[in-house]
Amino acid sequence: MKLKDPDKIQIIYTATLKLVKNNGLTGLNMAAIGKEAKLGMGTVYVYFKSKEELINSLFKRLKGLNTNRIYSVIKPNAPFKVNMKELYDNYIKNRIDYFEEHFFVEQCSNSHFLDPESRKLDEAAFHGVYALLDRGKKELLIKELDNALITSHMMGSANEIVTMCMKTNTKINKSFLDQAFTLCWDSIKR
Amino acid sequence: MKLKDPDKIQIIYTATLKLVKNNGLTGLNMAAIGKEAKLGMGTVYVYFKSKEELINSLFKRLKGLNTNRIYSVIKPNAPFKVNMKELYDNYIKNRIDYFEEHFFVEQCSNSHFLDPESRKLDEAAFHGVYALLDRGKKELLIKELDNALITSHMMGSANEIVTMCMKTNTKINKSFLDQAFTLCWDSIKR
DNA sequence: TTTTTAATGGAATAAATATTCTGTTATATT
DNA sequence: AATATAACAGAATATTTATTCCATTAAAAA
Repeated sequence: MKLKDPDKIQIIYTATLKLVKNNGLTGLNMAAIGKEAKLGMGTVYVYFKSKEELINSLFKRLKGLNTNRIYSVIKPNAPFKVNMKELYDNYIKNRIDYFEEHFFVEQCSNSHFLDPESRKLDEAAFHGVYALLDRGKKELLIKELDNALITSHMMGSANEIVTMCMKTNTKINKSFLDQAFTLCWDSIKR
Repeated sequence: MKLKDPDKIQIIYTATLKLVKNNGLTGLNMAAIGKEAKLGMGTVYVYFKSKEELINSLFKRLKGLNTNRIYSVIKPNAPFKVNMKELYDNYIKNRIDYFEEHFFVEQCSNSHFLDPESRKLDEAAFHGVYALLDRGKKELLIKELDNALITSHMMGSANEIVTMCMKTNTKINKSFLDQAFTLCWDSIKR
């Protein structure tokens, strides 16, 4: 008998991400996925039992990968500002390097496709950041503001800056990154 | 003969906005719009010749209304910081009061539904803000940074803060609004 | 008041799209 | 090498969803 090709799932995922990037989640259909992945429809259904399962499966995978990639740079021992800068740079880098992935996740979050399990993943992940911010407050380095407010402010800013740069084809170099971080730092520093 | 009911278009728009808020643009279909608007399918097609036309028509209408509502508070004669604060407060207020509308516009922007004409509207609208920022630089009140960077930073922050407040059911009062603006002001002030 | 015309509702149809089915092929296992 | 099993492609089918059609109704015009 023939075994499942361990690469096929990733091939299907990659095709899906590309299609959603180009046409949005509203434009996604199974025939297009098959064609983009150079697979027959039947093959796609060997690996995923439905369109919904495919979307949720990819969503969960990306959520896990992204959370890990982004927040693993938090180091409780590094100086606070240094750690914030590293976290910020890493966050922006990830948003750019995995643009398709983040776009897909956001599209899914606002769609009717997600099952309850996928929806739960949307919540947590901030604990590490909140702990870091608490340390900054204790060390009297940043303002005494609600963590959710600070986090929304910084992440919202970062996301929009990346989106703008992608739209205008602006390459993000070190100097630009420093300027962007300084905006955020100046806003929260004591 | 019977004349078209001038209210029907708005009724259909309202139904569409509610449905998209609840199920996302991916979950929108014409039967649901008819049902939500308490109209037969045929009636919907009297006012719009297709689903695509309905979506684009609503998108264009909202773009116009929103741009006007948000940026009309820019007053070249008011002191710079006062004007920035007024613009910020007004922006946040609009994002909250017209949450469904903004959500719909964003969903459309990332979909395959928009025609070229709709897509163009996505661009301009910032001229007034850019002029205001230029004045702030000339008066040496804010940093010499790219307008697109400043705008992305402030609008991204504001959008995400509103989204967070909606998700967590946080009521935005004056004190909260002042805190949020201070974050932005401290980030750009000289 | 009568006539005429277009709106209206909802069933019927068309079109798009997801899913299943079938014959074929590749490859693990014997 | 032979066999069995499951992957594979793509056509066939089912399902969903957009659109049209038609009988009825409302109201403007005569």
